[in-house]
Amino acid sequence: MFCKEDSILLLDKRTQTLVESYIPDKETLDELREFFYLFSDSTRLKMLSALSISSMCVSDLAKILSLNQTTVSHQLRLLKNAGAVKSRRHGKVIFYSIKNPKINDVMMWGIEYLGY
Amino acid sequence: MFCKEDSILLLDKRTQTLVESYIPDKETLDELREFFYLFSDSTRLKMLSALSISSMCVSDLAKILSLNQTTVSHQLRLLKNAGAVKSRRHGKVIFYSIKNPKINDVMMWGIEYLGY
DNA sequence: ATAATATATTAAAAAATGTCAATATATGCA
DNA sequence: TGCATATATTGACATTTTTTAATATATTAT
Repeated sequence: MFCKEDSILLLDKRTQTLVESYIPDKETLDELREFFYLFSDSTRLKMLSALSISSMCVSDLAKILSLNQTTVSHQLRLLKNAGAVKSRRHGKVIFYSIKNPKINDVMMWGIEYLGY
Repeated sequence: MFCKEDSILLLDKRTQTLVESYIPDKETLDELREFFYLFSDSTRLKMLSALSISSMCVSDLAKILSLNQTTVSHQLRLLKNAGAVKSRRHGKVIFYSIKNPKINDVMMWGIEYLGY
């Protein structure tokens, strides 16, 4: 069974209140989730790594990373919707680049966390 | 169709080489992915938020966050396997706490990125 | 030993995600 | 206009992830 009286067990009331007040609200949690989600997939990490060095068009990105054009398009849309990258059109070609420079930092933090 | 000659289009060779050398290798990508994945789910974010304020037992965590005990157990195992949290037993009760203090920073980065 | 309780595990269902082929749209050029 | 090319979208499929109920394990107290 689960927890004697179905009530808090060991945490004192004061700490409980503190913890509760510290949990981000649903909206903030969703935004955080969406943010970290960007980095939770190898394909997107590769794409962001590449774009952090040089903006480039969809085809080049696909070629360099040995990815399907469709896959790249999908993930670019996702990254763009999330505000991580931006695009500019040049004729038939569309160039993508990192929109928020903080995005570059994030992977650095990740690398640093891993101890490299 | 996809890309005229199936070759790089617009990137000069030097940049291409630079980009290619900058893409983390598969192993690093996987570790990064696994790391950021921890923060890519609302439930885990809530749990990590709570634990960053106070270590607590499974039942308290479930209660405070209005989550199923089983769900909490599952995610705690995941977080533990990833090295994000640790546990110590006290009789029947098992206390979980943040293992690596850097974990606390990560959510701060996220919050900061969102502009709060 | 037995009962009660805290946590973990298993198995299954539900939901989300990533990829690809086919197709559509948009642009430039003959 | 019509063709070629670059990118986007749609729809289908497989895989992964998340959650839950049922059950097992571990510990304490009687």
